[in-house]
Amino acid sequence: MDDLAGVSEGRFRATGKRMTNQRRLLLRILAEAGGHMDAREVYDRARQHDPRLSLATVYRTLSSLKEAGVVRELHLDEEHHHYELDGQDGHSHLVCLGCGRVIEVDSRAFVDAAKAAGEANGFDVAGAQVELTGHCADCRRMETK
Amino acid sequence: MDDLAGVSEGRFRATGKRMTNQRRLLLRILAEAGGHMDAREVYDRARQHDPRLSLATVYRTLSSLKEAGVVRELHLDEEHHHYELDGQDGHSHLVCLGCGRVIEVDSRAFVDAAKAAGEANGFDVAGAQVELTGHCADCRRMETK
DNA sequence: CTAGGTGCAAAGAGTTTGCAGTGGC
DNA sequence: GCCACTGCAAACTCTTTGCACCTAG
Repeated sequence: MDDLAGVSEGRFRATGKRMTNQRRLLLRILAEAGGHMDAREVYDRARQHDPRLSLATVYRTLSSLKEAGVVRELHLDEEHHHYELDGQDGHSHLVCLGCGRVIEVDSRAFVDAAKAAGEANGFDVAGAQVELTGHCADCRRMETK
Repeated sequence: MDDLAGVSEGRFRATGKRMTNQRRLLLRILAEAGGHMDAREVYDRARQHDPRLSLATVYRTLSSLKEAGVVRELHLDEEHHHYELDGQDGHSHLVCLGCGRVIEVDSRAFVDAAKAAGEANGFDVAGAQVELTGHCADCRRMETK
């Protein structure tokens, strides 16, 4: 897991796209963050390093990275998207309906099962996203009162 | 599976909300469609029966139905949401990146596994949504050429 | 009767696009 | 040097909201 940004850059270039300073910056930010971020968060952090960067570029870059298979786009239980580097790990998201917190859990086992199910239907499965909604331990305690 | 609309109406009333003609109509449309629809589709179909219905009401109603646990909100690989009646079945969605088609597959088995994983983290899992992205049989054939 | 629901129009959030200028390869 | 990429601002899509009127319970 060392230099995820560098590995991702390699994968990105392999698709024939150009590597610009802006793209390298966004890649680094995603790698440092580790988890999922939305476009706004990426933009805000990036501006601290390059104040001239535009939000449009963030969107265009994220979309480009997504096409290249370097970034995954998540549809958590919110109005906007989240993105994260695809380190081909296999974790899923637990979204708490109470506090909105998102917890990441390992999910290799059932993601594999899900892929098998897809393939049984003639589907070549590229990615799997499992989203569980419910209430986290803290919120359950609150509601029990 | 008979009269899903009626059953849903009962569950909805049980939450103390009022049942209006508009809501009954939308419930019926969702039940007849069977699968997932977006707000626009619901609106368009509903207008054929009640031309005065407003899009705002569709959104407010869907949100109300969602709160009541009668409708599930799906985040497929698109910009907008989809909704479907929660017949507590347990199917998941395969989204084709080529043609955009969405195929439904039975997924009880791995959804249960996912729930268990959530619960191991102190999470009370209310709903699970599994989304697989990839390429359907038709699109694979096209690309092979 | 009266709180909750509705229609309409206007606002809001998130995201995309047209265009002229810039910089990777 | 060419063409993909960028910044800026305007446009677009989906969704929510304020307000006056209406209707289910």
